[in-house]
Amino acid sequence: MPETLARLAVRSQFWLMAGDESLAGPGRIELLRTIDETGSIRQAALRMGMSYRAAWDAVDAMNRRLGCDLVTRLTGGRSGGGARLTECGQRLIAAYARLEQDHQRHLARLSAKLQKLMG
Amino acid sequence: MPETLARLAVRSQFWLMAGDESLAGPGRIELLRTIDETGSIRQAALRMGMSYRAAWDAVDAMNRRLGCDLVTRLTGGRSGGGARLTECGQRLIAAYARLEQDHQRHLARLSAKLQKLMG
DNA sequence: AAGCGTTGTTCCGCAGTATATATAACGCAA
DNA sequence: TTGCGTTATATATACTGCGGAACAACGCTT
Repeated sequence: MPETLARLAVRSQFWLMAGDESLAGPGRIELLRTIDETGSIRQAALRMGMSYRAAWDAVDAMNRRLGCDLVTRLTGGRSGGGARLTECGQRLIAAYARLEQDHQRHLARLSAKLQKLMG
Repeated sequence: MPETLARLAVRSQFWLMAGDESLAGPGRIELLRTIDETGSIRQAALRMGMSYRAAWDAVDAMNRRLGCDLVTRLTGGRSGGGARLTECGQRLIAAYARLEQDHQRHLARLSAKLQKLMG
């Protein structure tokens, strides 16, 4: 007999913008982290369940849109090559993590306010 | 000869959740406002450049997911029928506007922090 | 009784996107 | 020199969401 409203909350995510172009959101940040762990675009794509091309496109777009490379790629060599996060890339994912904490706190406040407003 | 980074900023939007289902985001809120102004789902869809079906689906989903109706629909009659926002719907768009202000302020802080972190 | 414009509902086609496949280039190691 | 696993790139294929068309129902007005 519920004449009660469904429980209300607020969901939100954020994206880093380079100028007016989207640089990275949650997915791309996770991709950067996974590339850092695996040392390979292909392995990162595999682990995240995405196609290699999608991962490569994402990395390429990020490198182009930001002024400096986030990921350096090496072709050939003993292990076939690989990819590594630059110092700039490390800073970006660190900065994102800091912002994410702020964002979570903000979200909790928004949800509380919403419930207060809607009774 | 810019070795400078592209100007960084943060973009974000939020959605109202009913339980674990998405209730409304910016687009659906604007749809509710337009329905309120035009008194018709069809006219609102037309003005917003979306298909009637998309608008109808959105209204139906919102009504089902929240405990109470946001929009009441009338079939037939002199003008063919129409749609009106309930008091519950009015409260929701009002609440969303309040949250949006908070969110904008939050976003400005996030952007400032990002620029500080990335130099 | 007929007309009108809306709500309500189904179905098909299309376009844009993502995925899969294929292939070349690379450079170190054995 | 051959093999390997990766980066890099082009092409073809599959998928999925969305729009548009089509049609019934409704109820007030004339």
